[in-house]
Amino acid sequence: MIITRNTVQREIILQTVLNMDNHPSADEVYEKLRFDNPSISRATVYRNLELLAKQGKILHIEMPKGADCFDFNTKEHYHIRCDICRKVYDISVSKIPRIKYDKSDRGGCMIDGYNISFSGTCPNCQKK
Amino acid sequence: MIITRNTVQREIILQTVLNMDNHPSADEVYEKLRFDNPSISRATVYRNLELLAKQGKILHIEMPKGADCFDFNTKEHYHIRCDICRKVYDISVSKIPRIKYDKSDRGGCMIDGYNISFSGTCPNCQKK
DNA sequence: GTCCATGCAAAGACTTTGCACTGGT
DNA sequence: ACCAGTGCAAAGTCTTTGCATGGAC
Repeated sequence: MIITRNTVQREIILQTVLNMDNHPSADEVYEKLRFDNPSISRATVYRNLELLAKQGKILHIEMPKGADCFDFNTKEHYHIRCDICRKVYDISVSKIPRIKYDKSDRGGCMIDGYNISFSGTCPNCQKK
Repeated sequence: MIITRNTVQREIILQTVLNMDNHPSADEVYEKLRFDNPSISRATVYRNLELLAKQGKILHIEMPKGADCFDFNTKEHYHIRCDICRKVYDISVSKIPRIKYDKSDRGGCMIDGYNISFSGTCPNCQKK
């Protein structure tokens, strides 16, 4: 268990993510909450997003190309990054079977988990 | 088809990757070839690695956390990034079934492909 | 001669960190 | 009072880009 104090900043950051439905990057969260809370610093946003994700309150999405982003939806689902605009979207692929693997790989690595991410073109960028 | 000229730089960069078996990042390729070819610039290395990957001569590995890296082995295989040292290793997971998806997702995205990447701890970092 | 490619340095995108101060407990 | 958390700015990591020059064809 991680010992944390309740700070207003942390709560504001959490609520901001919970109210964004577009997989915001840390910077996008920062820009959003800055309007009403100009004194919260970018570093605090980065630090708290990481913490909140560790606590399981939000989802930390890590994908190749472009910034990490965050999701209020913590249920398992899959994402696609648009090759044009780099934004991240939910994707509705019919059930993906769990990949089986030995925790200790023949190469000597200890495997913790894996990540599946899609790439393609989002609706907006298709129009262009 | 991409029109390209044959430059010594490009050939040196290709040969350097083909002679490295550790999934080097662009910077690691640069540092390696710099020893014998101090006049080749970092930008040229980045540009050519991308081009060579597009031509299918090497594999461009894109994973969350840390630099992209490159692989002389262009056959399909899977990679793991060590959470400690951030290095990338091959992994020998028994056959992973191909994921089925519709090219056009319900959300409106056009899906080009997907990527599976593992995370864990490499042999070296386990010792510590 | 054309124009792709290079070298260089600067800028850019994203994130982390050091440090003094603040505020939750 | 203690120390986790904050704000700020600087630094760090990885990569791209603008531009003048160079070299493949």
